[in-house]
Formats: sequence, C-alpha cells, structure tokens
Amino acid sequence: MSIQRCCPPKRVIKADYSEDAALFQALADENRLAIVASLAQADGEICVCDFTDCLPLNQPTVSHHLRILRESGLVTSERRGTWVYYSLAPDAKRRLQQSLRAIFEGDE
Amino acid sequence: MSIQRCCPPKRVIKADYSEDAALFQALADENRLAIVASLAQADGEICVCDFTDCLPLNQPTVSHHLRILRESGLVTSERRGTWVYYSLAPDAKRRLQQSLRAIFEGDE
DNA sequence: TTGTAATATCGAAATATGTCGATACAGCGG
DNA sequence: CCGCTGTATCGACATATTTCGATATTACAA
Repeated sequence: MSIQRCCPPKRVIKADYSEDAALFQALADENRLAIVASLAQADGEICVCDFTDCLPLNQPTVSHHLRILRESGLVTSERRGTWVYYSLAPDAKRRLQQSLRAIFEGDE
Repeated sequence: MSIQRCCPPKRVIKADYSEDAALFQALADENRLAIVASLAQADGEICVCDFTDCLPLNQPTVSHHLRILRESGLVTSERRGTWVYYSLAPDAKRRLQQSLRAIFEGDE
C-alpha cells in the first residue's frame, strides 16, 4: 500500500517576496497611512509642521514615521529653507499595485 | 507683520486607517506573502503540510503565520480528517485593492 | 482503548517597532 | 556671531513580533 498523501502536491511558491513585504510593512501603521493618504489626496507636497500639528504624535515620532516612508521610497522630501516638504513618490501607487499583482497573479 | 506660515494649510487627514493598517500588517512578512501567493496561484486549497514541507520554517511557526492570515480574514481554513486546508478568502484581493483606493483616492 | 500523525497552542528567547524626552543640526534673522 | 525655529537623530523604554521546543489537541486506525 502506498503512502497516503494529504493532497496532490501543490506548488508552494519559493519566490523572494522580501521587497514586497518591506513595502507593505511601510504601510502597516495607521499614522503612516494617514500621512500617505494626506499626501495622495493633497496632490502635492505637505510640510512636516502640518503633520506634527495634526497627528496625535510628538515631533520626533512624526520624523521617525516620515523616515520610514522615505526609506521605503514611497515618499520623497525636499528642504526649502527651514522647512521640509514631503511628497508622494510618483510611482508609489504603481509599485503597490505591482506588488499586489505579483502576489495574486504571479507577475513580477 | 503676520506670522509666516511654512505653507498654505494642507488638510492632514484624520480618518481612521487602523483596519487598513491591520490588513497591510498581515502582508508585512515575506513568508506570509509566500503563503498568500501560493494560495492565489494554486487557485484552490493547500494543505498545511505542504507549507511545513516547503517553507524554511518549523511547524509551529507556519501555524503561527497561518493564524495571523486567518485572523486578518485574508484566508480561510477547513479541517478534513487529520489535515487542514487553507484557501484564499474570496474577497481578499478586493479588500486590499479597496484599502489602496481608500488611501490614494479617499474612497471609503 | 491505545497509538500515531497532523495541526494548534503555550512559553520563552531574541529581535524589531512605536513612542518620547533630550539633544544635535540646519537655516534664517538680527 | 548669536539666538530662534523647524527638523532630524539619539538613547531609552514598553510593547509587539518572529521563531522555536515542548506540549496539547484532534482525528483516525489498529
């Protein structure tokens, strides 16, 4: 009698999803989502001071979240004088949709 | 002389993104992404034993990740006999796309 | 009922993350 | 140069996460 298998051998994918995971990790915080949504819907840049004014976080914490978003490549920053302005990266939405496609449809 | 503002007052959004953040957090791990991608591309159920066989993780760790995905609602499970089979939730992709839209376009 | 296999849960360890106060840095005005 | 304001970094703390070994649970078979 042959060994019983629980199921026909399914392909468990062995691709490297670490970059996609890093992207989703950047979005895995409600305050960072509020920042990204504000940038997307403002359709332009927003000054750091507006985030520190409006978010329920202290200034170093806002700076910390902005750094994580900046390092993920989803947002960019530009200093003008004393102020620093953040914008959504032009390809932010496309990169996220691409990651979703990679997961759900196997695109790369 | 009036107080100088760094910029015209931009709307920093105060919506509650905690549910979207939870969804992205479920995807913020490369092993969980591999699980979701396998389920999506298998277009059907996959037995836990296949994950424990193929992922570079021990069995309790696989079970832990499956639980996180199950609790996020992105996957479902069904026991048949000794084995447990996991499937992608039918609305998984739609929920994620909806979250992306909520962030980038302000839909709710 | 007793044993075996598959999966889940528990408890602990290491690491990562979110948060903040204190401080450093950068740019501007005097 | 000095002081002020906006932003970033540092250090510390609490909490969360990932991982695993040990153990419990579930279902089946003898």
